[in-house]
Amino acid sequence: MPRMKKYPFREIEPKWQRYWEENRTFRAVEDASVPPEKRRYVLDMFPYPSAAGLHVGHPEGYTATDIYCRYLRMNGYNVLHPMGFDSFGLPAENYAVQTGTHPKATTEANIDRFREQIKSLGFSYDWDREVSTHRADYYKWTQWIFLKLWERDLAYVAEIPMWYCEALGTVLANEEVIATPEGPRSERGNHPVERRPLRQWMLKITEYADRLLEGLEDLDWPESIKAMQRNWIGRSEGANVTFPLADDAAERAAAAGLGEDERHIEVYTTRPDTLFGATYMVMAPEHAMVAALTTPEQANAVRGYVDATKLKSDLERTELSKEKTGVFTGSYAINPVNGAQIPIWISDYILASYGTGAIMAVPGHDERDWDFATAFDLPIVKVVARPDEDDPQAPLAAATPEYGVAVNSGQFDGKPTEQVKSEIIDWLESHGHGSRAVNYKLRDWIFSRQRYWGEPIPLVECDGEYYPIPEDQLPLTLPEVESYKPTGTGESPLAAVTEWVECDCPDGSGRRGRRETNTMPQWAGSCWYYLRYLDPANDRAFADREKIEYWMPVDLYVGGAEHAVLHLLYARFWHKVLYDIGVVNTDEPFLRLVNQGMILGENGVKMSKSLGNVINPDDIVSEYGADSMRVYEMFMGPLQQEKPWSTQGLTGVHRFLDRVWRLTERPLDETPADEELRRVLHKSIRKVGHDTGKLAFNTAISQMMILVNELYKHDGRPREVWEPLVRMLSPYAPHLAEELWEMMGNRSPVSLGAWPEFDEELTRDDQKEVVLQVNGKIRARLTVDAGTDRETLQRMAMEHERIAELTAGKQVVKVIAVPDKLVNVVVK
RNA sequence: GCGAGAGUGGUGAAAUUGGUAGACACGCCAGAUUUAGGAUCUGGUGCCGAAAGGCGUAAGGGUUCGAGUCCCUUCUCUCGCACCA
Repeated sequence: MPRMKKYPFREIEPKWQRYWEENRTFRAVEDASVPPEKRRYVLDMFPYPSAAGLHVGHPEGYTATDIYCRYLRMNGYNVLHPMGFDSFGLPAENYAVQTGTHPKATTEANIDRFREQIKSLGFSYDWDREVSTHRADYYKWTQWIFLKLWERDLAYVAEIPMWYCEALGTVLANEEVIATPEGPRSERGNHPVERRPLRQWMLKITEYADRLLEGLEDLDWPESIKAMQRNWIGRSEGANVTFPLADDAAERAAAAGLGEDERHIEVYTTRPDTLFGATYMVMAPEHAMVAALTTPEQANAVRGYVDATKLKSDLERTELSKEKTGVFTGSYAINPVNGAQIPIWISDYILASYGTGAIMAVPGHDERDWDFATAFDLPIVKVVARPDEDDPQAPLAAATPEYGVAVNSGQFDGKPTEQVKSEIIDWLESHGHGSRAVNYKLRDWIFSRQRYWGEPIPLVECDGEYYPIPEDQLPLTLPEVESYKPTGTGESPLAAVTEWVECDCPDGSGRRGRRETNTMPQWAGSCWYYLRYLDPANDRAFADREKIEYWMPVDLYVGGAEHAVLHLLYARFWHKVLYDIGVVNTDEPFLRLVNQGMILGENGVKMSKSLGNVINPDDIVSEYGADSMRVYEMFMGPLQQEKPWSTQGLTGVHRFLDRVWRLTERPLDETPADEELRRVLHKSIRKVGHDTGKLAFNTAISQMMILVNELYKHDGRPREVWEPLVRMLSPYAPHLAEELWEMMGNRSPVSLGAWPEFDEELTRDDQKEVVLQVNGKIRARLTVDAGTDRETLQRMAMEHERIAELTAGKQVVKVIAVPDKLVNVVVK
């Protein structure tokens, strides 16, 4: 080995990891003497323990929060910083289907590996609080929360069309279905799939839509994430409008068994102001009234279209470039504002799940309706003119969705359409043709999975009614099954465990009942894990109220942007429900959210096995050490930014730590440091502290590098500089710092020590370089005493040889002097 | 199409309120040192130019004594949503 003395991270790192563990150095205790403003809850998104182990993206966020927590502790904060595992989920179940291995065995082996990998990076978690969502003492409370939702009528059963694959005998998620020329197929095996209505548990997240929207206002989250959530919730305001059926259509509906109050079509529109321009209607092919409204002549065409739609995936249906398709039902409706008879069509561009599943089409002022009307030669009426238009009746060349001035709209003509919008709603309401309405893109949450490896839903069905399993009988544990394979009926493998499914009805009536065999989705456990960390061993409540009060809400939550919508929306929803039933103290769980940017492969593209550019953290830790890994990942660039991995960059950081280590070859000396070194030190303490506090770790590290470089320029190793350096380094490279600290003769860990203080006086330079500009161009530089006043600076500039030369014979228009910065002489 | 964000050396990136662009690091070049080889140390390194000097923060325009930073226009890229009536 060529190197003279190598920084022995292989000995140091395990040594201190053992020390922290044995001494439970980072245990968080609810110490009442710490005032609330000195408490912080810093949370990482817990990982799914996959078989592949940790990848380099995990340590990025974890290192960031770890540095921040260590910094807070050194500044006198009581910090809660826990870690756990999101351990229910599909990969373990798929593996079980293939190999017969119990998902629990796979999962727990993976957890052990993850825990070991995480510990090898020296994070300051309070491991006494570790949770795993698949453990019965955890999911007992997931089930408990589900029952609270159920009690509040926020959980219900519905028949929902799900992708079902006959050959695989199982239900598939949208992303497991691919579009092929032969129709939708399963991603696995390429078998045909179809939509089948299946019984599902649903959660009424839509009931919380407005609060989820409003709650975003005060959160310190990235604007992009808030925008995504707003978009996902998709609130819009408009009106529901009732279109009566024309006479023969009404007769047809009556013949099909529809009551008098059902013989009309209700639509939702955000543009009631364009109602006079509605020249036809379109219903989703799945609309309940399609069959009743179809005339015999159109029956074949309609049936064919409806069947074809069933085979289309959502992706195909929403393909924008696609030509509009549709079929006329043969029936007509009446436009309530002008009595016009308008045809009723069906088309797959109308979604059954949004609004009422039917629309009034206004081709003049809606691009989609324009396309459809053009394709099928349907009439187009202009009802909105531009305010500046010379001829308001001039024909339209394309749909104009903008607001303007009403035309061809009876008594509303000439009015601004924004105003008409509200007036028409009033008119509709007073004439019984409609009412104001709000709609959301957000759908209720399909909460059941036809799978084994998830939380059992704690309900029993007796004679068609559901009864909750009493709280004192929770958890309802997963039974052992003989096979993890799908049942072939679309039910979960639990359905095959007769002795588990069949049970007494919890109502005590002595009737027999059947347990719910659907399980909860993976999101369930991650909806509330941050609460369980507060009190992980509690068997009387999900967490003690005082502990909730002590720590909540989460001050900082760090994780990947891939959870921007679903996890964060679901967790917020559950939290609000828990708030409503009075068991948590805040309306929102996560005050501040930061997304770490993805780490790309060395070639600048996403890491993936197939590209062969995956970096394994274990290799980095064994070759360069955990401290190098930590400092490098933070030095790469801003936390929030996407950035490519560079092994050469890593060696640069490793070299820096090595340089720190080699300073110990110099004897520690008690003599005061040079003035110059001391100034760099105090500036460094200020900058490193400031930057660490705002998560700007890259610049904090560069400042420590500057300090170390400065130290090398001087002789000796003054304690006055060395001690604060080791303290500052300790959140970043904690193993190295602990070792250096111990070498200085300290007995207690630097991790529990104090952050160094700086002397304001020493952070200010007494000399400043001032630039002299002529017309904004730098022409000379001067070193002056700090704080030299404007007049003096101006005089010095004008007297300067070079400036005098350049301004000679010219008229000086003005001289700007900024103390400690510059003098700008403006000449003509 | 809509929404959010970003464009700075060969590379990752710095740059309180508009006030010395490129800190720190990688790479590269030169040198030193060593039982030589992925170590360490010193110096150099935005571009053009021999130099003086000029030019430089995606492009163009504007405000200003002064713009990477503020305003307008355009282009490119990334991410998210995408027939939501």
